[in-house]
Amino acid sequence: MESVITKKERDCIISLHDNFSLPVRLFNIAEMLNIKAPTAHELVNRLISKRILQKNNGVISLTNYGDRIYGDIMTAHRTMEIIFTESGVNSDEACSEIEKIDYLMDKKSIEKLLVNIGSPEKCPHGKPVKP
Amino acid sequence: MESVITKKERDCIISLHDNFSLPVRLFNIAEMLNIKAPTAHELVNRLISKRILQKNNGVISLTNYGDRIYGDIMTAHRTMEIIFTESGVNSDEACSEIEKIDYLMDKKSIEKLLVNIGSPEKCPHGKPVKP
DNA sequence: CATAATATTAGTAGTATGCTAAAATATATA
DNA sequence: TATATATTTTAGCATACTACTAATATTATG
Repeated sequence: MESVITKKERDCIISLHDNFSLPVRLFNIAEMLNIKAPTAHELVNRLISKRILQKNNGVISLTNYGDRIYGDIMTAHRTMEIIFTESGVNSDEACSEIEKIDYLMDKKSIEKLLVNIGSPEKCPHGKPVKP
Repeated sequence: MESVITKKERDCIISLHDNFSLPVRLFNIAEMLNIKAPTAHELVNRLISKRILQKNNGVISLTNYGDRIYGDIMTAHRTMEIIFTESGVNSDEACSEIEKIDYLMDKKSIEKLLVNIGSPEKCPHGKPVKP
């Protein structure tokens, strides 16, 4: 059941969740990720076959499983963001560096890091650590 | 001049440096990385074209540049290892999880993390943070 | 219905990873 | 030195991922 995803797949999951309240269609994803429609089509199909995304009448959304993956990535991201900024790394810098690794990090280890820094509710940007 | 490397390339760099005192040849690398000779050949050639490895009479070694990359990876690895274990993550577990990300981490951020934890000389395994 | 907007398919390409089989080179040993 | 063994390299093939253009199909909208 382990989900091995790529950086592009990660970006797709995050922007699908974050950048829209309205229904998201393929061309929106292509736009958000700055790729052409056929490339987005491939990417989305890969994520659908991994049961992370689903499509209904052209509207693409996260499955429950995908939503859990999103949460895990964000928790890892924000936990690391707190650790980085507390060490003096600029928060934007921290954010862009952590994007490279958040989707690869172990959930259990992140949980321990989070407890160790006092289980804060929010990251430096004011967003919830556990979305 | 930024070095973008892959996980396999990272593993090659690390095992080349660590697992041998004797001259390392292609078949040693294939053995260490558990891949066949032609695959190792490709990998090594890629790293040679990136000026990370060099070959003299069949003996493969890190260039000065490659050695710097090795050092950066190990510093990132051990810095994170300290942070993880101080949060209660088992050190072997920490090690295997950090292998997935150490080669992707930003040098400047790592430097700040390291200062923040008191610039220790050694990691939980007793190895120098700055090799 | 016709036009516009979206989605999909087909075809191509590059990088990274991996393999087997065969050929070429070295290195040892008899 | 000649043969045998070890090692390297080439060739050919395959898969996953990312990405494109051009063309076709589908779905909305006027």
